[in-house]
Amino acid sequence: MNTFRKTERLCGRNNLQTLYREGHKFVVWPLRVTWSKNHSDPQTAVLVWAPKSLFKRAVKRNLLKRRIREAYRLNKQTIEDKGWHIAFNYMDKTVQPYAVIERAVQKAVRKLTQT
RNA sequence: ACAGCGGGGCGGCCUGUCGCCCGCUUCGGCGGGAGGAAAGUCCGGGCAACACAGAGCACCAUACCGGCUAACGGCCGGCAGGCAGUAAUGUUUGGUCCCUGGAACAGCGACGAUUGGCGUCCUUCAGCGCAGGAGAGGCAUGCAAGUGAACCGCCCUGCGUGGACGAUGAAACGGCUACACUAUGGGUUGCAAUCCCGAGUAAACCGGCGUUUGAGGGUGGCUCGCCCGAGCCGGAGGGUAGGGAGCGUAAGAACGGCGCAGUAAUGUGUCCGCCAAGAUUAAUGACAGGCACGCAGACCCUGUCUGCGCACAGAACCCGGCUUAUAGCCCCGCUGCGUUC
RNA sequence: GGAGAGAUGGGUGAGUGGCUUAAACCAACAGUUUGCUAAACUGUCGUACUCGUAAGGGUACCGGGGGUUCGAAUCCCCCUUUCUCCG
Repeated sequence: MNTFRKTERLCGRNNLQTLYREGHKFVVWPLRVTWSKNHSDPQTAVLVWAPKSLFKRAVKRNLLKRRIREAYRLNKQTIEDKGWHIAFNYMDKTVQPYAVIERAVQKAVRKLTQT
């Protein structure tokens, strides 16, 4: 099913510090993807954010996070049960439409599957 | 009609597919899910902790008159002055005292000042100052004749110093303001408050002070008072980064009608209706289609088609205000100088 | 979420109602010095508009916009923006 529940979200201070200190990263415009493998929990967990320094208004940050989450929800089947930790963060200064973001997420998922 | 002034309101709707958060569940499902500003955090409260917060001083805020409110620096009504506008109306100021303080650049001045400085004109006797000119004297130099850039006084000319007018300057229909005074209000910190559960480490080490002759803390800007009180402070180091309550209310400083009181803000009722998001890397969305609305264009012109647009913005303990952002539209009242019919 | 602090020439940074000569330091530029350079010393040094042939002068600007005042970098209000603190 194309769901996106609480267990699929990456949270906790230690998890985030570990991911950003030791994880690998690459860029698929307009997203930067940080990832790490070999975790005990088979559920893949995802973090999504847009920086406040690029978007002052909370409405725009929320909109981008919703679009990225939606794109991930519809394209996650191949990596759902691998137990990875993935972080998507938005990098562009302008708000891109959903189609652009979905293409970026699809590309990122393909790239993660190949590595 | 048009233009303007004031007040109030709305802030899209429907369908399909795939999803998110919360509650209930007979596990099939069912119900609920952003705003007028949720924003800024500028005021005022509730609530919580410190003693269910006490006294004095200091400090801060407010300041025409009256009313409303849980409270306010908010709101309503009224008074007087200034400014803008034809007008509707908007905007701004408003306690007391100074005989007892100050009043910038120099002096004066509410014990009532008007000067100096600036501009123009008049006068120019004497003195003084500045600038320029002229030669002879002093003086310098040289044995002397002579020479003289500079120095001293004399002489001449011009300007200023004097007078009048004007403008400037906050300036006589009586300027401005600190401190002070008077009245009223304010204890401090804020839900990361505060309380509980769980996990883990170091009840160890070094130095200082102290145990009823009281260290230290509650306690904040100070003093007092009150309470707690056997540990406290510094150094060097170690551990944690989770969860729950507060926090989503079965009731309220609720909200919407209607009636009544009041010019109004607002208050009130054996009346009627209505019952509400609760996340914590943080839900309320994505895509597609249709309708409505606005603008522009075209045409077979009282309607259809095409294109574009549809704002500002996202709850985080909860209320009452203020301020700021806001596409497009609706309703009510008022005004019109030299708008139009 | 809550509580605070700041923004002044190219940089750092004083000034807290009275022509600020917009102090002072650094950087920059010119000169002196040196065979050359550094150091040292002396001087100049923001932007815009405007008057003047020129030397030089005037006005405005202290993040932006309003207000109070005779007068605002300074006091009050709003906006923009940067930073700090909390369990």
